[in-house]
Amino acid sequence: MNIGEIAEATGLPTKTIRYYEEIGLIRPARTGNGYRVFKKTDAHKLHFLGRARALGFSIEDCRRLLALYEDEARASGDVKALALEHLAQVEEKISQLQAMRATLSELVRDCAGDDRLDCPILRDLSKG
Amino acid sequence: MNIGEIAEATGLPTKTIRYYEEIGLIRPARTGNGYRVFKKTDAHKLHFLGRARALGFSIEDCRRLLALYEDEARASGDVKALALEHLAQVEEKISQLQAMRATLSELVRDCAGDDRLDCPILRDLSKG
DNA sequence: CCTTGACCTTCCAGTCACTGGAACCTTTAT
DNA sequence: ATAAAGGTTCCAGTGACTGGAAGGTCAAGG
Repeated sequence: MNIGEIAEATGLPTKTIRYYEEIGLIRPARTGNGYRVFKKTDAHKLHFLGRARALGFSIEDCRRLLALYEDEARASGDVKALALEHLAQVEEKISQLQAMRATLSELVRDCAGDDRLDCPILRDLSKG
Repeated sequence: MNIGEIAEATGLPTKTIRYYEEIGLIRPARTGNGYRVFKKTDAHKLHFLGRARALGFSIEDCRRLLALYEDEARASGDVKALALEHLAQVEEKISQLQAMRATLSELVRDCAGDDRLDCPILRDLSKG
């Protein structure tokens, strides 16, 4: 499989796939003309990466997850610890965004949104 | 006020304040020795920026908000439009994160997290 | 055989909003 | 006189790509 086909198959942009090779997440073989060749294991890894990224894992987390995935002696506890830590970060982020949303909603609600000068949003942003 | 004092007063790191000057959000005066001098208007602007950033507005949004804030002929509708757009993005982000959280929670719940090899998290990540 | 177009390659620069660090200057206190 | 605590500039790095330029390769059509 060439890079275009694997991109199609995994839904990842070719740029991203090259990038993943550059940072050592995958190691596709090469043909005589220099083209990358993706085998089943590569396809599998890329799929894995796409899924992990979609769940918000960082690239470094993905690297660890991939290592665990390939580790014959892994313990599921290690994976779970990683996932739990990530989950905590996701929840933290959600809280922050919800706080923002709450404030923004209030401000938007209170703003007339017409052509008058007075604006509660600006008033709030500038208030000491 | 020197940069350190204003940093203290606004809660923004000096690095950030210098950066805001570099990208043209503020224009503090300078004394003979090259030190920046922050007047009340600068302090006010920095406060405004800190607050807007805390609400998740991008730097470019902040630039626009600041311009509106200083615009004698602004319409509150313009501010509201900006805030609404941002609010929509925040909500979109929240949804995405909540979806991640849901999946992650399930995976974590199903994973024994012991020293056994089998791991539902890895299984899920690798499944077609 | 030539061309066209769709592939593929590498490399460099840009994104966003800072952040860290080096090298150096100024002010203040001892 | 010196040392600490402030200030200055400039350069590089972050994360995870993304865009674009310049060029090599391959299959099909005329």
